[in-house]
Amino acid sequence: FGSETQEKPESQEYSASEGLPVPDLPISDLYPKSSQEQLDSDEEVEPKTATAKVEQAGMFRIVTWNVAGLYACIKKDFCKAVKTLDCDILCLQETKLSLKKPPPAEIAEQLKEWKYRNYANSEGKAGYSGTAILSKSKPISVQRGIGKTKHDDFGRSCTAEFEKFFLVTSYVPNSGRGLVNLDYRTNEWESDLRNYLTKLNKDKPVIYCGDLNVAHTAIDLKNDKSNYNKSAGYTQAEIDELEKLLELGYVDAYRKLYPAEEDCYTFWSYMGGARSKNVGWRLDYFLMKIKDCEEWIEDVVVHSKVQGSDHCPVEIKLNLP
Amino acid sequence: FGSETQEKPESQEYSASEGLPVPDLPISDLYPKSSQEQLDSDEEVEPKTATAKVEQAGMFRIVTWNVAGLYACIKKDFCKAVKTLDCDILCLQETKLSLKKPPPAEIAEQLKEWKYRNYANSEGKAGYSGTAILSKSKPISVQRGIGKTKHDDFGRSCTAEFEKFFLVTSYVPNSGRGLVNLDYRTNEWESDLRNYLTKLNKDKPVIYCGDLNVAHTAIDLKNDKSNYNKSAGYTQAEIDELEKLLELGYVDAYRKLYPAEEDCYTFWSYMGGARSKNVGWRLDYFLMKIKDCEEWIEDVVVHSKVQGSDHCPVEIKLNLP
DNA sequence: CCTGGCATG
DNA sequence: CATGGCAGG
Repeated sequence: FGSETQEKPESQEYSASEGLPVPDLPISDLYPKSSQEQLDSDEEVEPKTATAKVEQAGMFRIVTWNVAGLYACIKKDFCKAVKTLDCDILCLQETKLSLKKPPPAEIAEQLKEWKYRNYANSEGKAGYSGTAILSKSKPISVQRGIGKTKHDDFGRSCTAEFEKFFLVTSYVPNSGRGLVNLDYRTNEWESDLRNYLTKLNKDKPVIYCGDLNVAHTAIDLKNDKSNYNKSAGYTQAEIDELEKLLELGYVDAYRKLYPAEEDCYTFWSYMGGARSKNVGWRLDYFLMKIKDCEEWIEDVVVHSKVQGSDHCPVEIKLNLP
Repeated sequence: FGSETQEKPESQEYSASEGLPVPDLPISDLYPKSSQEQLDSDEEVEPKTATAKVEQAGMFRIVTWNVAGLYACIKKDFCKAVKTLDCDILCLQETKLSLKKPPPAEIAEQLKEWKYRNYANSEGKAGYSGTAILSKSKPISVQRGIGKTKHDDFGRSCTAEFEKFFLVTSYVPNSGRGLVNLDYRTNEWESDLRNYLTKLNKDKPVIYCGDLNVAHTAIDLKNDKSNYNKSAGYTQAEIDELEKLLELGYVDAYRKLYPAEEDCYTFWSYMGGARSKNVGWRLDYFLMKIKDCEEWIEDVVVHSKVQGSDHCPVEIKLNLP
């Protein structure tokens, strides 16, 4: 417990790697240098002697954060926030990275020093969307996307497999002004995503986190009445899709612990000084598909004071069995 | 002299207004509210009792300044610079104004307080090019463009007629990276512009100023050898076109006074800290087509310390006869 | 109101 | 290395 013992360096029985296509994008420090690099060339990341680590039993902390553009977030003390949060795994959404423009070298260096490696990231349209999983421990396998190019071409999702769970992070499609993307979002993305998660879940527990771009109930946003069925993120169609996940057994970790907590948001529009007035939305979740997951969940912390984005980081503290 | 006498309130004999199309864009405070407004509705600008002023004999100062985006320049103390320069007429290039986005009201107010009115401006493609003439005295007539839509659609030029001269200001087309626009610039724009000036000059003297986007000779830019025939603004074709103007009798006022002055530039690239090293170009001119113009020209001052743009303002001090 | 990318210089 | 505009949020 807390020591550096590494049991089962090459865990097999839980690995679902065969079920996952080999990532066609590299694992590199913070961002792939070229989309041609292969996973095999991962000496870059870990020396050849290194093998998949197994997360130790005990406290394990995962953070999800929509950074709304990593380049900008870096200028707004991203590193300081990461240091403060000091989690085991950091899931980022809306990195908006583009292959042509790697993040500043000193940032990559800094993260490396803190033992973070970028084990999975996903980019598509330059400057749009993009997700990443930075982890201190090496996953067993990773995957970019959910297996459908229509979604994956925008880098909406990535997955890292650990010994005890799959970790999936997504930037769920925004339904857009005038709900122009609502149909795509609810009828294409959501079902494909559920199918993907279900496939993963055959092998082991799943933690699904990220910017799910929906407020579940009236207590999950300040202006529920004026936004209901009008604004992206609070239409019945979007709520229904979230509920389908809950019906599949996914548990909204925050609500599990704080079923009636109000005014606890993870996103505030940049417009109209919404954040200072706490006119926000709870859009960032940890959904747990884990048997007896309540035993795993130690706490969920909404770091609403952490600046740098229009979303704040959300942390889950796990008690790994 | 210096008093407020207004002779010839409605000067006729020198007016070439008939020769000029009625402007199809409004005269308004700083920028037209809509391209539908007509010149006739100019009560907005001057009370009905006001009439065309005649510039008084004596000192008269005109400034030309490529502001490289007025919105940005305003944030970088445009108003302070205008106050310091305190000229009679201010010719602006690359205002980059767009109809949809009027400049801050307080700026318009401030200029108004200092008696400046926007008597002519010209816009085309939103956020690109654009010229304006701000004047303390009311011109006899104004014109937007030079009468060819190909140029005028980009707001490259405007003209104000005063009693003793026409004032034309232009943002001459940049020949572009790889000189892709050199042909258009030299074979279309330049000849059309000369024809336009020649037409005006039948009626009265012409002062042509602005960002002419050419360095005339080797002493007009720091790196003459490396740029010659390679960079936009210092190709023989562009130089030739400027010389055609000089052959027509236009006098480069600055060079007339300072024929051998070196290191006196009006533009420095934002790249590579060029300005702090004074690696610049002289691209902004006053060209005078005025009989015995040396008697008019008191001085030309390059305000190289005035910030706010990659160009600095250039001032001509006239001794009006 | 804020992002990153774009064309333009 | 800047500009303004753009799509996207």
